[in-house]
Amino acid sequence: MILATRISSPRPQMRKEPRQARSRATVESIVQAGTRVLSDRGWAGFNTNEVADTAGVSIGSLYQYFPDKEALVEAILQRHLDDVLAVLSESEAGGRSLKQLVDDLVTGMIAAHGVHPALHRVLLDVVAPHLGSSPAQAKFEATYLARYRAIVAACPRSRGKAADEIVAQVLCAMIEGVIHSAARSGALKSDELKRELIHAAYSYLTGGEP
Amino acid sequence: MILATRISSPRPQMRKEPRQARSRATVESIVQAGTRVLSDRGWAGFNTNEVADTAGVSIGSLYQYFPDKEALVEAILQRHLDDVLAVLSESEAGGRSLKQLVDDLVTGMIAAHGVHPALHRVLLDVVAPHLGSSPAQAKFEATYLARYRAIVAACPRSRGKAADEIVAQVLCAMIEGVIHSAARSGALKSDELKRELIHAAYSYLTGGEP
Amino acid sequence: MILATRISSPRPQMRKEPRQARSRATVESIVQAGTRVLSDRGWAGFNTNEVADTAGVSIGSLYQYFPDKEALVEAILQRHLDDVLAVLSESEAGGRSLKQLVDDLVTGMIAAHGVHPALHRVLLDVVAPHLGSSPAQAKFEATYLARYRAIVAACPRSRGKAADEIVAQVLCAMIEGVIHSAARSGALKSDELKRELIHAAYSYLTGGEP
Amino acid sequence: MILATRISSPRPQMRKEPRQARSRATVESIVQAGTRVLSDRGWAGFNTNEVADTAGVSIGSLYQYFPDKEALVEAILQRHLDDVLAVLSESEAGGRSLKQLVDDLVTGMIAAHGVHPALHRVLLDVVAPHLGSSPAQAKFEATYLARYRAIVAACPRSRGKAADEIVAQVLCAMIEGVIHSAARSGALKSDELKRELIHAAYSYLTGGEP
DNA sequence: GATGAATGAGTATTCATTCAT
DNA sequence: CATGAATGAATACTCATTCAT
Repeated sequence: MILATRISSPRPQMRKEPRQARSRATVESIVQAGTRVLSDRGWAGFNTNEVADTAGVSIGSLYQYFPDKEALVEAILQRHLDDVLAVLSESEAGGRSLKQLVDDLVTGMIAAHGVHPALHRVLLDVVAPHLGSSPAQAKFEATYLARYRAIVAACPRSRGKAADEIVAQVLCAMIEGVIHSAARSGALKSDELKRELIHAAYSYLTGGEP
Repeated sequence: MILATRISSPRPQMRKEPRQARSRATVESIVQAGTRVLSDRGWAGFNTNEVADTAGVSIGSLYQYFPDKEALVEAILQRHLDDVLAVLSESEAGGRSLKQLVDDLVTGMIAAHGVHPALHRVLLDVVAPHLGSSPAQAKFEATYLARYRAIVAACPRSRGKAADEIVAQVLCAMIEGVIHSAARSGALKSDELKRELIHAAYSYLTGGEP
Repeated sequence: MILATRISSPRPQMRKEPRQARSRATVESIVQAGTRVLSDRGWAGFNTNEVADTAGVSIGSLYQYFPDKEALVEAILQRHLDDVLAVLSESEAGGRSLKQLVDDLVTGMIAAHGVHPALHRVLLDVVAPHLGSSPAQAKFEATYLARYRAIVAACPRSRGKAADEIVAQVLCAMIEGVIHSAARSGALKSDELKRELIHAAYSYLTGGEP
Repeated sequence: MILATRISSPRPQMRKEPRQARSRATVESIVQAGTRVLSDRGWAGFNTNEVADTAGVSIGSLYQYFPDKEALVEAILQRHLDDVLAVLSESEAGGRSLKQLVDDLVTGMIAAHGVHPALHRVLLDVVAPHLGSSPAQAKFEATYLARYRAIVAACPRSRGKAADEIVAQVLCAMIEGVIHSAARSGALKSDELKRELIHAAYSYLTGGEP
């Protein structure tokens, strides 16, 4: 199992850029099949032969475009992170009040995790720790945190720069924690949960020194 | 891979109860070796031959006491959950004020996760989802949530029963989220983080309706 | 050992149908090698690695076509039963007199057991009892017994339906018993034996009430 | 698996003769447990640890008396053959007419196979072929065939010596075949079967030249 | 003698990856 | 380029047998 060892040396993400329409369609179907298999069967049931079968493509074709299993997983991760960012950015047009910002953020995050909850958990909990942080993840984290920082910055409570950074991380972690937990228990769409989460985040940002 | 399918039928945790001192030592060394391997190499690198080697024991001895790989993992999980509960309970003697309760809880949770951070993440993120909730986990979760419920109950804000349950879950999820995130980034021992987490939890519990 | 427990649920006989000429040759060589190993080394010496080696094929190739050891054994059994039926049917064009029918049957049965005596014994004595009666066996037994029933029906001695059934079974068992015994002692090709067996069968069918 | 290869060199059947009462009891319980396991679980489920467990004896004790698995199996076989001979000899006091002799023989054979039908089949079909013909088997076969020869000799039909030998073997094989088949289908106690078998044997012995 | 803990060679099976067609 | 047959290192698990206590 290659993923057992962290590989830090830069590998080509793709063996060969798909130039023609047919090639692009093949790659597309492979990534989608991989997404489906990973989501349905979990990491333990994810193997390249199964993915090729599901994609209706020969195993040889899969390896034509992805040098190894890891590259495939990375592509799946990349694609998913892009999807999540896209969903997230849709909630960014919101108002200016802190209350509004928090509401929009939580709404966006919940929507983002609704894309593919099972996949998200597998990718983030199981796959990501094995992958040396890829550019995909770096960009994702950056965009992600920027949003949090913007909110913290919009928060009137006086704090130093360093403190702000920590607050952003705590805010991020607590929102993610609650949403992941809700995803696990299937309560992701509960309005009550959303209200509580917004309340928790807002309280944290505005709560006076205890 | 056995873990790929949820097995709900109760299997015997151990094939044979170790009676003599020597065999108890063997089982002990197997569980410890398993813990070490799982923690160091992750789930993908966890295999019974490696564990037996690490324990300095033959593969046959491992299977004399554990009917299969899954049973070994369960024993490791069991043992870890017991450790965490033990650490957690040490922080329970605390005061009566809500502030004190929250402080003790966060202190205990941070300490609990300091036991074996890497192991904890593998067990909870990767292993647990595959295991049909074992008695070990059930007891653990119960004890866990009881603590949270006690705090929510001690909180003056008026809420219905159902609401209390949700608040307990959100509180639990946010604390876990922050601590796991900190464990990942190695910031688990930061005092600043602890302060922020306590602040967040306390604010959530006492924050007025926005 | 999978064969220790009767498995009644229908499994796919083959994991993948061999399409190309090359793969058909591979499957063929695997089945033949399996036949050879089972015949030469007996059930205890029959293992998939040995079969793959003998076939000059990698172990992976074996499992590409047969989901497990049991399926391979079933294929070998199937093939052998087909061979036996084929040999048996060659003796069916015989005359109309009872004497002729019995002669043809015994001739056919001896020829059938000459195909692969050692294999036949292993398959019937050791393997078959473990396999939940497969379609292959069902068809085989049916064809087998039909032949016996036809003979009993052609026998003038008056008997009820139920009695006929028992006579067919006794006739079948006694012929099989003698032939198996002869196979064990290597006397299968003795003309004297054949004469005696025919005599025994004919006497049984025509003997008056004692 | 030792039984996979025929061992022709004479081994000591027992490592150590049990002298004291306790030792004899231990050996007795081991052989009985082995008989039970072989009969219930079949050859595939027969292993020395299981036998020792069933006997309520440590695996070490088993190997104190039996040098290896094969010796144990041989002892079980020996014991069973003795039992069968004992049952068989009870039917030997019969009358003088051929009809009476045949009746007694069939009665005795059916009774003998009723001792432990499942065990008998496993021992004779699976185990015996692996064992180089032991003294136990030799004596058994001799006694067995003697009975058949006596009957053939009592039969008035004129035949040469060599012919008589073949008749005895065919008679033996056909009776065994029918009884084994009946044991398989659970019809061993059917009176109708017994009558047919006697009829078949008698017809064979008295049938005129066809 | 008796015990049962320990051993390890052996066996079934999977799956990432290659390469001839 | 696409195919899918073939590979084999890796891994879970069994069971006959030994030997220290």
